[in-house]
Amino acid sequence: MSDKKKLLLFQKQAEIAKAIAHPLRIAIVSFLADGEQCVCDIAKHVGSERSNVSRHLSVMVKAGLLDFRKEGLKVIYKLKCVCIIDFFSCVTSVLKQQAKDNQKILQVL
Amino acid sequence: MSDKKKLLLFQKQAEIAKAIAHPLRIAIVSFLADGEQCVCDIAKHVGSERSNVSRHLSVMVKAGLLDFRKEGLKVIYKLKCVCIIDFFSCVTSVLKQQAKDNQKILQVL
DNA sequence: TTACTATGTGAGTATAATATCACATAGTAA
DNA sequence: TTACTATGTGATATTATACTCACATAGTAA
Repeated sequence: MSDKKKLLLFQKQAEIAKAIAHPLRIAIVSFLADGEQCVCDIAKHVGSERSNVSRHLSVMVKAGLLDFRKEGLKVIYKLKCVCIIDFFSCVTSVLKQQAKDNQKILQVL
Repeated sequence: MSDKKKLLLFQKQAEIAKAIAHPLRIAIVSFLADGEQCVCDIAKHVGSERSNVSRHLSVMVKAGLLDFRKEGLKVIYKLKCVCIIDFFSCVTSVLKQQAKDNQKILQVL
């Protein structure tokens, strides 16, 4: 791959990573992993203001992580690609590694 | 899991995601996937200032993504956990989905 | 010692991300 | 029509990130 193409790819990848990289957005994704939900219920579940949740949702839609459809007054959001959940297993292995390292340090003290 | 524990987990996960979520850092991780490298060579490869690269590296070390060791004057960085590369396959499937969607739109025009 | 190289970091600036409030829109129901 | 509900968005303030420059440190080599 050419350097220019690589640069473009890295930028796209970073955009997607950024779209997940927020505690509230991770909470939302993890909630939506169990099935589609409306903004109202998402806001209740993650315990944040609706307007704020709405903004975070639009960030993820823009990044291609979520999809939505309107149903009467409600707007129902869902994961566009279940593969996003793979992301968690990746991150979890990093966290497990960190936990192991901390244990090692504790044993030395 | 309790809500408090979940919140803490989401924060930790977000920290790790943030540490990857930058074009330059993705370029670095992708370079280190081929093997460990010193700051100087990383900077050359990604085409950015050494001081800037040094900062990005320390961000990733802090997040537990990278490890380093000193060898004379040089500081050699490497991926702490190869599982980070799994992250790319996750992100790539989102990008592929986006590409498919764009194709659909083009066909309609 | 001196000169050089690789690296990290403080200071300053510029830019981007986040949360909140108030309001606008649009569908629902009486 | 009016009243209500779910949602999105502009404006704003706050905070976090990113980049550059200059300098400090520490190892190397003559």
